[in-house]
Amino acid sequence: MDSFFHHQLQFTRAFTKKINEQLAKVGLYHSQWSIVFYLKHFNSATLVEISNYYDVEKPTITRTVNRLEEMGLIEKIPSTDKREKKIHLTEKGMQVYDDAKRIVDTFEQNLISEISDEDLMVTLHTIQKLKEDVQKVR
Amino acid sequence: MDSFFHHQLQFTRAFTKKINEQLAKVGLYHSQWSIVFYLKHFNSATLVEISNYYDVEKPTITRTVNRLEEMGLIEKIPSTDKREKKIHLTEKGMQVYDDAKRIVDTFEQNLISEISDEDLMVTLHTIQKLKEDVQKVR
DNA sequence: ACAAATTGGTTACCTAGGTAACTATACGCT
DNA sequence: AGCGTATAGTTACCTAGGTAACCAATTTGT
Repeated sequence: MDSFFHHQLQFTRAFTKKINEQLAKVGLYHSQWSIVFYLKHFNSATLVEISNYYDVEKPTITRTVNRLEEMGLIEKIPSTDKREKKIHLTEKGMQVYDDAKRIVDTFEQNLISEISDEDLMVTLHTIQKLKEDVQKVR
Repeated sequence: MDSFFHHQLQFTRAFTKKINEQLAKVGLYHSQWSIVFYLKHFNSATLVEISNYYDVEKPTITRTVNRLEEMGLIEKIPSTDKREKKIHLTEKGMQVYDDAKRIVDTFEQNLISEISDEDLMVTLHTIQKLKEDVQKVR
């Protein structure tokens, strides 16, 4: 299949575009949301932990975290290891999480409900395998 | 499945990262390659045609096409409709296409060969459906 | 025929990914 | 103890996506 990866890219672009539209209601972008999500579920984290979890390079995380700090959604507190900074949600960050969670859940649920469980499982499995394989390249 | 879209995004990021590494051998980025690919197969095109084909906004195409012009891979020729510019590959662009095509083909073939035809079909179909559904949102 | 609407393309500016190179701190080993 | 190495984070700069607003040329409608 020639166009397989073409369709993959098309879909993820369309997906992030639309979810950004939805998240605009609470003033978030998708990448900001993903960090807020991580902090809520793991309570607190360093930049490197977030970077490893999402497999996104450190400078990208630095930038987005700084933006979230400007927005008053997170705080950085110095650690005993003076190199690292523990990041955690502020009260405002918690509130935004709740609103954003509802938006993202209904958006994703809408999409997923149109696909059979069977197809969803096969697709998820395939994508996971492709991701492992692609990271092995070279 | 909670993490379904998470894995989608992870995969496409890993994919473009690796294909960018591969294409670096011929001095191209993936988005540049996709335009070179289009021009080779459709011979000549306007910005709007490319924009519609890839569902990418016009300013993004403008920028990448300008970069390709600087690299000497494409030329813009004025059309009878004085608003539009026909874009086509130069001789150098044709050569780069051949080299890049080989790189991309073997890269994609490597990945796809690890997946059964059955799973590939289900996945492609699912992604296509999701793409249609996501564009209907709102 | 001409005013209004549409279309092709650009500019300015935003988020979001990447690499390369750097600083400062911590760790390990001899 | 001290030197070398590894790690956390940042800075600078690249590509790549997006929106909003605009210009100029074309098309449409009355």
